[in-house]
Amino acid sequence: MDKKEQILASALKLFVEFGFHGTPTSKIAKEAGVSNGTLFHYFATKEDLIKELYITIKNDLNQFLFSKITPEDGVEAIIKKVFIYFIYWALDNREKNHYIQQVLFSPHIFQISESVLMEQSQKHIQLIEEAKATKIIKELPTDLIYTLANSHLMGIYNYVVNLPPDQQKPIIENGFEMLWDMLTEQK
Amino acid sequence: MDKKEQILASALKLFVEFGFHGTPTSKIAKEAGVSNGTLFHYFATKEDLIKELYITIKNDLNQFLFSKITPEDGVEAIIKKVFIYFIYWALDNREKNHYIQQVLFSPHIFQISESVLMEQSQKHIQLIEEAKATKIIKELPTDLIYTLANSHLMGIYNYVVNLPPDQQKPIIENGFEMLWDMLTEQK
DNA sequence: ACCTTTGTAGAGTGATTAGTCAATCTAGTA
DNA sequence: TACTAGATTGACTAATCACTCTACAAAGGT
Repeated sequence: MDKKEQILASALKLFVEFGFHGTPTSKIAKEAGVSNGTLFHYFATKEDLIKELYITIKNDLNQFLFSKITPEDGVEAIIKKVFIYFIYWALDNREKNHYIQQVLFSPHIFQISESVLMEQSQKHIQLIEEAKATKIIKELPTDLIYTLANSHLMGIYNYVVNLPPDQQKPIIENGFEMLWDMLTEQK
Repeated sequence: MDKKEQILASALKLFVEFGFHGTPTSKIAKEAGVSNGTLFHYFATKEDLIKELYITIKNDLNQFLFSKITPEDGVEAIIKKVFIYFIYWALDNREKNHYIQQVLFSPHIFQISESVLMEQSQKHIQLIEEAKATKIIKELPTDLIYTLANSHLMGIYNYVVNLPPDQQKPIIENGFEMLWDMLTEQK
């Protein structure tokens, strides 16, 4: 792992444990095994480090999610995969998931440009529009569906994260069904 | 408003806008119109201020929610009221709601004693158990229901917060129905 | 009137921090 | 070999911050 990645990895660990305030750049550099100067060679400011870490993680996540899709998958299968694999990713990358939420409810989120944030949700939004177009899911505002799906996802995650691994799968599967039932028409 | 309340109000405003790190105690004192010393007369440490602000807001919220219940309300009516009025409270107290979330995803949450946190969710948990006992809602783990309801609530809030006020009501009402359908048995 | 407690002020302090800078190292290229 | 550009170091600095301390004022009890 090169120095830049090392710095990002150390920053992630420390930010999640001690918060942005609680982690001086000097500790990040130390943990990463590099000098103070090197940190500022790669990241002009601490704020830049926070931002870049966020964007890196989000991109990794999206790449992972969409790598699970195969061409023959229908819209429903894709949505289900995105849902399920997000939770497995979050369980395997708890710090990263926590960090994303941490940034989301901090003033740092406003430092990240609107266009970057949009870019990351674009594919998910597209999926929803597609599902709406093919009449699979209800005619609700796309943003509402997106928000509800996200919230539900986090709800399931928050519950299963405290469960022993062998009990997680049925809850996750059932969790998706609950969301799906909510979003599809019921007679 | 006495000085202590003034300090809490100023802290809320500044913490939400600039984060915990971004707001020095000196700025809080200035904004509140008191001296540095006065702030530390009421709150031994900055951390104490952060904690007490959290607990105060949570208690206010709970008091508000349960003040809306009348004795003749059944379990379903109570749950609906708690749901609906939470959203209205959050819309009327955006900073307070944002602050709660901010603390939740920060290391400061670990500084708040387990018993205080439990006490605040106790009534909500009781409500769910009651609803389960009377067979109104599905037989799922109480914690799971609690988490899902919370998530759904925040999802609806996140959507309506960007809507003009006259369009909020139908979404909120419908939002509750979606959750209720999800938690009650479907044939 | 006297004393005690509590509230308030604001200058002061020691520690910490983000970011700088000049110097050295490394690797690629000609 | 000589040159260059980027990488790396770590001591240094200017600023900031949480918190202290001393002094004084207000309130209230006896």
